[in-house]
Amino acid sequence: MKLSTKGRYGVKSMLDLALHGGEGPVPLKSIAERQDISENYLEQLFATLRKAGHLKSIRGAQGGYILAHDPKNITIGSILRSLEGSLAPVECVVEDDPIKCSKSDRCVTKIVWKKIRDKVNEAVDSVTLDDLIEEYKKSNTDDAYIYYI
Amino acid sequence: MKLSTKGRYGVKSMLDLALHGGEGPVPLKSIAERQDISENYLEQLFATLRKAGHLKSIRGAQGGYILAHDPKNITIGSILRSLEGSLAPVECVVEDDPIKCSKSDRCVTKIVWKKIRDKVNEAVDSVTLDDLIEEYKKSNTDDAYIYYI
DNA sequence: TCCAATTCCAAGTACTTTACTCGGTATTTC
DNA sequence: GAAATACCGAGTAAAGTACTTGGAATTGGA
Repeated sequence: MKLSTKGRYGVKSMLDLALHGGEGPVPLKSIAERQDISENYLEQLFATLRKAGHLKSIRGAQGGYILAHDPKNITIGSILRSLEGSLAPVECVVEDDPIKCSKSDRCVTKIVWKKIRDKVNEAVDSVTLDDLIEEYKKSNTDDAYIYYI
Repeated sequence: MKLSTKGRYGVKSMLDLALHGGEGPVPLKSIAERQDISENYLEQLFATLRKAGHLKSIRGAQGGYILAHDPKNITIGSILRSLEGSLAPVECVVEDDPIKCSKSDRCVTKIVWKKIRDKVNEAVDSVTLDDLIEEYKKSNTDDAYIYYI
C-alpha cells in the first residue's frame, strides 16, 4: 500500500514550485536540485502533470514551469491521481471501468476495498496545495524567507 | 497504492475459513482450491497469519487450520497489517520507528501522508471478519447453504 | 505398522514494476 | 549563434512480487 516516488515527488515538486513561483516560470532543473530528484525523471512527471492541466510550461531560455491554477484550487488528491492513477487499493474497485473478477457479484471483500478507496480519496481531497503552503509558512515563522522544503 | 496479493488473498482465505470452519480444521488445500490460489503460496501467507496469532494449525491427516479467535474479534485491519506490514503510504509515517528523511522536521507533505495512513487504518479497523460473514449470508438468502465466496 | 494426508520450512526463480538513464530535437532569449 | 530551457521516445538496472520446488515432520486411519 505504498505510494510510488511519482506521487511523492509530484507533491513535493508542486509545492516547491508554488513556493518559488510567483515572479515567473521556475526551471525544472532548480526544482530537481532543491528536491534532490533526478532531473530527467522529474521531467517525465511534469509532462504528466502538464497534460493533466496542473502545469503550464514556457520553453526556451528563461523558461520553466508555472502552476496552471491557484494553489487553493489544487488538491493533493488531483496531483496524486494524475501521477499514480486511481488510489483504489484493488483493481476491482477502481472508480471508472474496474477490472472485475469472475466472482465479483458475490464478493463481499469489495466492501472493504471500497471503504479504503473512499477514505483515501477523502483524505487527499481534503488538503489543497495552499494548505501545505500555509503550514509551511507557519512552521517557519523565524526564518520566513527560507522557502524551501 | 495497491494492496499486494498477500493482503487480498489473506482476507479472502480467512473469510473462506470462517465460512467453512466450525466443525473442525479446514485443510489449506481446500481453501486454495476454492479461492483459486496456489497452495504453496497460500501456505506462506498462513504461516505468517499463524505466527501473528490469527490462526491455529493442526498437523497430520485430518488436520488443517482453524481461526484462533471469534470472527467478531478479528478486524480486516489486523489481517492486512500482518501480511502487508504497515498500511502507511510512505515509510516516513509508519507507526513505529519510521524511516525519516533528512528534511523530516520541515517536511509538510507528511501531513498528507499521515492523513492517508489514519484514514486507511480507520477504514480497515472498522470492519471485522464477522461483518463480512453477515454480509455474505445476507447477499445469499436464496441459496444460503452455498457458503463459498 | 505403514501409508496418505497434512503442516512446516528454506531456497530458488520467473515476471513485473519501478525508477531511473540516455540521446536527441525543438524553442526561445540574450 | 550560443546557451538555456522544454519536449520526446527508447532503453535498462535493480527491486519487488508472486510464485515454484523439494523436501522434512507429524498425525490419523487402514
